[in-house]
Amino acid sequence: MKKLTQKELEGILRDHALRVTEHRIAVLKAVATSKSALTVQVLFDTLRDKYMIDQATVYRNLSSLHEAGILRRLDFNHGHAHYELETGEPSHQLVCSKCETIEKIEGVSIDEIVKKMIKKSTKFKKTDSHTIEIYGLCKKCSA
Amino acid sequence: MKKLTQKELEGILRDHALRVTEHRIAVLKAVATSKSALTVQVLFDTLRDKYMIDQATVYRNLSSLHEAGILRRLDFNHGHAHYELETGEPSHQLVCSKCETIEKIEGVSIDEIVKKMIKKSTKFKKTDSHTIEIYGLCKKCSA
DNA sequence: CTATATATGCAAATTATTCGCATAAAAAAT
DNA sequence: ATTTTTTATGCGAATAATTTGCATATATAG
Repeated sequence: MKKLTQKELEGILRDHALRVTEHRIAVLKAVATSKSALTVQVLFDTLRDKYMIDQATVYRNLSSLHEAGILRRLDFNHGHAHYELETGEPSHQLVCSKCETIEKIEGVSIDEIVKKMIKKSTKFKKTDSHTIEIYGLCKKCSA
Repeated sequence: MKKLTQKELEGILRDHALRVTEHRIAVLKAVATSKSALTVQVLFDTLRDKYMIDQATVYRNLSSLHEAGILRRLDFNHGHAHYELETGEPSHQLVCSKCETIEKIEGVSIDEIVKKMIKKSTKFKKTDSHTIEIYGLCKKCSA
């Protein structure tokens, strides 16, 4: 979704104490510029045309980027993870219960709700990111 | 979370056109009476003491119960599914990003937000269930 | 420019989950 | 109540997603 220059991409990695490698940059760039969350498979298929890259490397980079807080990992009930750029903003997804259609909705605030939840919690004092996952049937599947 | 009699458990299955078997009842009962969402592993370990039950059977029953709309499946970023009773009410979970601690919070409405999201959607007209997953660090992990 | 830590490829290992098949048990039909 | 038909189960093998060990290559620190 975001267009980032090579310099900016490198800066992001350096700011998080991650080494700048061609592959890590490529993974970050691909996820950052995608308009919807990506699966490992899609990412791998995209990258292997352009780079000589191993699937394990893709996984390792996704993990390091996620651990650094640069990427957000989303697990719908599809059996495999999706990744998107961690914007700091909450992420709201509509997820088809039947096929794997997902749609991201932006500009809806749930801050109030999060606050209420934290207030009720006995185990958490504050949190970083949140996701609303709404399951239903997309047009195709409901037809 | 809910205490259900044998009759009620059987009724739930019959109402959803599912056969009443000892194992399916056992799976449903275990999930229904647990205060937090269960993983397959925990469920299996619990049940295999009391019943001669295979792991495949646990998976198959969880699937059939989920497909029937009796159980809700939750996928946090832990690499394995969790199941809880589908109450019809939305499910709000606080999830630790580090360990696997989860905490369910009840009595917080997000209906307004869901409505807004559906309104903005181009692919979905209505949905059935929704989950808010809020990621953060639980007390233990933030210490 | 050398030393040290980290990244990568490759293959093998793990983990979560599913599937095929023969048998057992449940619901339907007689 | 007994037979027929359908679905469930155990067991082992198969898949799919993800991780790991190890030798080598590359990035950053000194």
